[in-house]
Formats: sequence, C-alpha cells, structure tokens
Amino acid sequence: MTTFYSEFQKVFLSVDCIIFGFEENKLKILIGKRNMDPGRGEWSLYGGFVRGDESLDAAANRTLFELTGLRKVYMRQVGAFGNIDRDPGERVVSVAYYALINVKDYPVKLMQEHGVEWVDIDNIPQLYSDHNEMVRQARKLMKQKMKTNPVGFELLPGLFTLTQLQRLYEAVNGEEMDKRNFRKRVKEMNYIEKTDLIDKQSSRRGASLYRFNKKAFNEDSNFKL
Amino acid sequence: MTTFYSEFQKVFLSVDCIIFGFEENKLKILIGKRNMDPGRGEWSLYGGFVRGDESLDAAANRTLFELTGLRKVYMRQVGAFGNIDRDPGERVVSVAYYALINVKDYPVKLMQEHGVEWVDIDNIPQLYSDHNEMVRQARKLMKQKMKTNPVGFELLPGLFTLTQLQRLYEAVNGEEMDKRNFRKRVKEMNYIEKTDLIDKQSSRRGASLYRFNKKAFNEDSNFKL
DNA sequence: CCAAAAGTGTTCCGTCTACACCCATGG
DNA sequence: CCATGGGTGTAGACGGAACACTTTTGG
Repeated sequence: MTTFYSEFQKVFLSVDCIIFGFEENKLKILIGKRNMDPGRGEWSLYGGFVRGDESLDAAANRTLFELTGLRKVYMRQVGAFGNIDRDPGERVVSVAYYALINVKDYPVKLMQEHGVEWVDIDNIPQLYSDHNEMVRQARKLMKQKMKTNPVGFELLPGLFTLTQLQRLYEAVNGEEMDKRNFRKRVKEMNYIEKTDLIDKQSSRRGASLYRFNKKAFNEDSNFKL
Repeated sequence: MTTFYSEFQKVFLSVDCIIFGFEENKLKILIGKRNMDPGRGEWSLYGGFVRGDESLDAAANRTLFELTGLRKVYMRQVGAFGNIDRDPGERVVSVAYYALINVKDYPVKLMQEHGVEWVDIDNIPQLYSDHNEMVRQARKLMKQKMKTNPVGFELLPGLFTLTQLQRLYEAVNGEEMDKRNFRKRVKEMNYIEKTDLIDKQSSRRGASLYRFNKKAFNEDSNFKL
C-alpha cells in the first residue's frame, strides 16, 4: 500500500438515500427506524457505508438495491454532509443521493423486511442526525430537475393517465394546475404518446393511457412542465 | 475512541476549490501546477485535505484562505467525487466547492507564491484527475445560481458600472445581451443603487458607478438577470 | 472634431393564464 | 338518471425581444 497522504486522517464514508415515490396523489419518501447504534430506534433515511472497491455512485446504487431489489433506478447526488458531530459515534461523512421509483415496483414484502415505510413529504418526522436537511435539499433539487427534465415518469407506472401525471406535478410543486393548460403543454411533447389503452380504475368513463417514449425524447428534447 | 463502525473502511477526504474570478470581460478560474505526488507538475485545482476537527465547509473555507488570504468568501458545494481510481495514489474522495472572488482582492504576491494563475473558463487545459469534471459542474451550478441570486456582485468591485455588470453576465451566460433590456431590468432592482461617483477609466464620457445594497435586497428580494 | 463608450423608450410578438361546458360510463 | 372524472378552445394580459439615435469628452 502506498502512503502518499499518510499524515492525514481518514474518515468513514456513507451514503444515504432519499427515495421518492408517488402514491395516493402524494409525494412520499421511504424512511425507517434505525436498527443500529448510535441512534437506534430513531426515524432515519436508509443508508450504508461505502466500500473500498466501489465509487460513491456504485455505493448508492448498491444500497438502494439492497433495500428495494431495484436496479437502474434514476439516482442523483444531493451532496456531501460533513459536520464534525453529525454522527454521534464517529466522524462519518455522508453523501446523500435521491432516487425516483415507482412504488408499485417495490415489493411490499421487502419493505416490511427492512422495516421502512412511505411517508408524505410534507409530514416527515424528526429524523436522525442531519437527515431532515438532506431531505430538504433533495426535494429542492428534485423539484428543480422535474421542471425541465422528463424524470417524473420514473415515479409513475409505464402507462399512466394525464390526470395522474398532473397530480404528480401538483404534488411536487405544491400547487394546483389548470387542467387545460397542463394538457395543452403535454400535447406539444410528442414523446408523451397516447396509447389506445384505457384505464378504467380511476373513472367510469375511463381515461386514455399514455407512455413516455425515451427514444423519441432524445431526438426532440425540450421539456417544460 | 468508540468503534461503532470498525468493520468498515475509512478513506481520505479532500476538498477542491473552483475559484471564479472576472477579469478583462472574461470569466476565469484559478489553477496551478501540482507540487506533490502523485500528479506532480500537472495542472490542477487548488485543494487540501479535510482535518479531523473541521466540517467540510470549514475545510473548504480554510483551503481558500490559505491560498488567497480571503475570508467570508461566497462558497457553495458542488458535490462529492468518489470514483475509485480518481486519485492514482490512494482512495481519496474529494468534495468540490466553488468560490466567487473579486480578482482585485487577491494579492498578486500570494498568487505567485502559490504558483496559481487565472485561466479563461473557456480555455481550461487538461487538469489532474477528475478536476475538469468538477469545473464543468461548478460552472453549471454557478451559472444557474447567478440567474436568480445576486451573487455576481461577489465577482465585481464594490463599485461597478452597468457595463461591467452586463459584461459579467455575458461572460457567464456565454452570449451577448441587449444593453437597453439589461438596464431596464437593473433599474427595477432598487437594491442596485446608483451612486454619484463616476468611473473615468473605461470611457471618455465616464460611467456612473453602482453598488449592491445587501440590506435593501433582503427586504425586496426578487432578482432575475 | 472624432472616436468610443454611456445612456435612453417603444413596439411587437409569443407565451402564459384564466376560464366553463359537454362526454362517457357504472352503479 | 346521476355522480364522477375525462376531455376540449379561446381571449386577454403580460413579459421578453428587437431595435437606433443622442450625449459626453479626451486626445
């Protein structure tokens, strides 16, 4: 082992995941009770330590996979959190990531095994350490990203109705939108494709199901909602 | 020392600074030749290791201070960079920060002592490790921030002309702007105050000097340039 | 007297916003 | 037959973009 920097201290490095989901017209995140010391029993984000043989991104993806069984999830870094005493036990610097998943892709069984649950983003309890701040920043970044990038679809099923899409944006932005204006904008994005399938769950009349065509988007990529 | 996490590996943690300046109507950053192994002699951002007794933000501020002698500089985190082999010597995770300084506040003497120089942002050479990527991300964040927050003033002297301000925004956005439209917008921001001082450097006629009134901004804070 | 930068308003166009009614269906 | 959510267009307001000429003064 080389020793270029041996005069300096090392620290523990972890990742913490802010996992967004959309259910019952609400934006939610996954949290659970911490089952390790320090902070055992407190509400907390799901996280894990970074291994010596993986990048930060890889650690975040692995951690998410361990929790949800999902791969290739949309994840983005929020930032590094490194106050000295953020962890009561040791010096631990944590890198937060947010993820967008479709709640239906997450097996309830795994959820129970890990003891995590969906909590309304506007109703987050006090969390362990600086996790509330991580959530705050993640939400801000995510909201920003959703304005100009078609990432909201990650939170929806592959087929969705326009009302679902609108409710999602309303939940994220925290304000209601005008139905006609919303649909006008969607109609101009040709990569949001109407299928000939009808969803009969949500209404008697039935609503057309749409899908997001990623390939089409790459050719004609301007997005604004 | 407690040992909650003793089963996990520790890593070295550093900070790297993308220091923006504005000079000759160009946006620039400070870089220097690395004077330590590995990578000795390569162009590089200025950085340093995080100490055991300081937060990440504190480490970034200290590093900037060591280089420039400046305190209370506007700094924001860009993010954590943690590819396994980003440092050829050891596993080092680095947290990048960008800073905005007024080039005139940076003593040339200190610049020479540390062997750093201002380089046009559009003409950055190949840098050590992943530093080019750090610069790219920092620039993007900074550009974004400048659109909606009055942080550009950090790059200008306390007194500045409207043409200077416009040139700054043109440099950051990479496109020319219309003088009348620009001034119209400035005029609506009452916290950008006209002084009765005249700058005679830049023109024969002379241009009014303006200042940014932070207090006034806090009361009437909407900004858009 | 002229080069060089400072300073100043108006018009046009496209975008965003507000707004109300009919449709289809299951129960 | 009615309650429920799905689906549709237009007009007016607003904000952003384009655009040209006069002023001042040092050399």
